Amino acid sequence: MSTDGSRRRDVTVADVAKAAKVSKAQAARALGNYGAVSDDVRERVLAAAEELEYRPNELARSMNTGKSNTIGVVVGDIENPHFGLAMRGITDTAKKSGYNVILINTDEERAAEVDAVRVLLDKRVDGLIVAPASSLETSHLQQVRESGRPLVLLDRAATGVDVETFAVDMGSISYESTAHLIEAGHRRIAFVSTVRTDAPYVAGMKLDSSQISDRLDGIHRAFDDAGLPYPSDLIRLSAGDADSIRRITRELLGGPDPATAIIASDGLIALSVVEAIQESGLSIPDDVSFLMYDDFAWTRLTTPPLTVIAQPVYDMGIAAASALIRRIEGRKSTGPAPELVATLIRRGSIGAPKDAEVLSQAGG
Amino acid sequence: MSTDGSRRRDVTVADVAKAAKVSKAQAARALGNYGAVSDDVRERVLAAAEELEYRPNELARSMNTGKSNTIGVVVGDIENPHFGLAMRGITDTAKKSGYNVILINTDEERAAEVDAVRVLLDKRVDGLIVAPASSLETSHLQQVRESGRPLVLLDRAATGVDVETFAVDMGSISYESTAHLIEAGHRRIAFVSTVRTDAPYVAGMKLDSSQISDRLDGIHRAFDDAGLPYPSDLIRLSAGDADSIRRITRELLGGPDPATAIIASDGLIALSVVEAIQESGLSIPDDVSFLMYDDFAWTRLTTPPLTVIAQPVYDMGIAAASALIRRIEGRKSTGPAPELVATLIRRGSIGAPKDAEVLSQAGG
DNA sequence: CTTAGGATTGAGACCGGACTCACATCGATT
DNA sequence: AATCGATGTGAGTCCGGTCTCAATCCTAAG
Repeated sequence: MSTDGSRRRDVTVADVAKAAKVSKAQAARALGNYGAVSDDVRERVLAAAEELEYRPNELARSMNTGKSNTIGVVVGDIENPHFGLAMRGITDTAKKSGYNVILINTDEERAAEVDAVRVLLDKRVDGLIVAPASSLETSHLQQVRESGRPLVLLDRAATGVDVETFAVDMGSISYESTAHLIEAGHRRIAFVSTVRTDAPYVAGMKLDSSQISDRLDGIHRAFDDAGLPYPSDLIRLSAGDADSIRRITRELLGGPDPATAIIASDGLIALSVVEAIQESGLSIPDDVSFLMYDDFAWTRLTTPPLTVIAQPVYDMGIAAASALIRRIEGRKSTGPAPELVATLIRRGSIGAPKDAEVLSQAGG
Repeated sequence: MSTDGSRRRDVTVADVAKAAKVSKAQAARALGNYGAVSDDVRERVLAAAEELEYRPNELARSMNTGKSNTIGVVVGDIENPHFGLAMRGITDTAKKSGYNVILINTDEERAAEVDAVRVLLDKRVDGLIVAPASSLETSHLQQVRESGRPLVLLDRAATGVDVETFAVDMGSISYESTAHLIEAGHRRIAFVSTVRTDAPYVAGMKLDSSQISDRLDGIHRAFDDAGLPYPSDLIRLSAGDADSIRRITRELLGGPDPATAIIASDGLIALSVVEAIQESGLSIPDDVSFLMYDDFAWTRLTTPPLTVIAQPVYDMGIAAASALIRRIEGRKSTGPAPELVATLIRRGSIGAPKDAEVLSQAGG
């Protein structure tokens, strides 16, 4: 073996220069491919570099170019396929432009996010993509702006921070899908989300997640437009972990005036909700209708396949990364931002509510 | 606004030192919390730092400590929840020890992996976690070893590279579950995987993925031990994309001597296989039995719930990251490596094969 | 045969911290 | 009072590159 396990001192430009019998400056130029270098020198330097297995130290390079070719990504939960897919869009795009990605998971904790942002800034990333845990407490994001480092938001907006945000228009898709449910006869439509809130839900309250606020607004508007009262007792936030979600689902379906349709705010929640529905011995859509956000492949596999609100998550990742990189490189937008629209994919989990059938039977 | 959008020059120790009227060295000591500093100086420096909003440049710090507090992670597909979960284990563990994670996705391309490893080495990460796309072509991993930088493998082993590998023993779980299928009466057991191969499968051939090799070995052994012939025509590798997998599934289930059970090599493959089965109008487990690797939550939601081979993916991530960090910090292992065992979770997707029923009816 | 002007080249500054080293300072020791 | 060890302190080097600047080398124009 030519090497042992211990870390050997790295080969530097100086070493290469010495071996090629040229100055450090010339070696650096040949290696870095800048400035004027004669063919003779270039050849010798490159040969020496090859021979010594020279590898540039990107840290040193970054330090005086001020560019690290790295972007920082801060998400709430990489385990969630939603972010996994967005991440894929980001890394694919970053790689294409020669950037690397540092990923930090915050577990949706604002404190962790504040920390993450600071660490990334300290590491001198060239720009940041953040899916803010809170749309309200955004001072740390404002600080990023003030540091002058490019920032772009994913999934959720941040009030008071003037940056590009890549997310679908939740209000309109929520309106549309709620209208769809109302049209199917539903009046008792529940909404389950894990956004943490201090107090139980009351209409119009400010929420940490702009996404959820927008969705609730959409639901609200759909009810208003249909001239119907808004069943805000069925809005269940702070749903917590899987067990808690199952319990909430049972509550929603039990009681004197149960929900006839449930909207799950994301794929993870959906799993627990559907599970609880099945455990209760109820069937979709005969006993309860079901609608969820995010179109994961497995939603086609259940019986019945689930009606979902599909978001172009991968494209959102691409758009966010592209915009960020464009900004880092000081280029102007080459055109309008790509439209990121959510679509309602009707499969089999929405039907008429049970009481409606009873009514129509009674009526007929 | 106190600041405009342009990148302002960063505040350095020198600036802080000047403001605190001490030498750069003293300021650095107070800030870096090392060496001897009088209370008076420390206070003044800290106050000045606060006032100027000083933030250390981690790049500069890394450069002369030789530590970046960063680990590189190279995986094939972060979109795959398997890796998403492992990633979660890695980032959680890294954060706890003060490390950050640079993630590179290779799309299971070896060339991209070679590149990824080189980039990370150039960025002077303190260590690497790699899920090798190929267990056979491993020279780039060998180079990591030779560079002296700590390396740890996830999910797949690499022949010829002597490093810790964190993966479950695929051979034994594959044996166990195949035996289970055989016992249920199955003889025509298909195995579908996306590992790329140059030639169609023949028993004992070397595969890029040690995981898949081990699984096939397990299947083989189970058949041997049962004194049965090994249906290697049902081993379908290089399965490709979703469409291709669906086509393969149809092939497997059509023809004169169809498979009576299908094993899907991972969650993504499983989706397409199950979909194809459903499209064919066949039902699980009456017409075909089904078994898959990875226990995702949605597998409990299908009808019937799917029998799976659960791997402790999150724990694998934790174990890999812990071991790597231990190695980076030169500490000895504090005990035996945690056991990473896969388990067969029997739910409802395995039944008796159809022809067996026919036979027994005919016999009875 | 000069000589202007571009191509090459090397010395050395610099990026922003960490760290060495020589030089105070100061209370405690004998 | 002289000595000693333990702090404190600042000047300056170093990490490994990039980049400026002045000096040197050519080559073709005058």
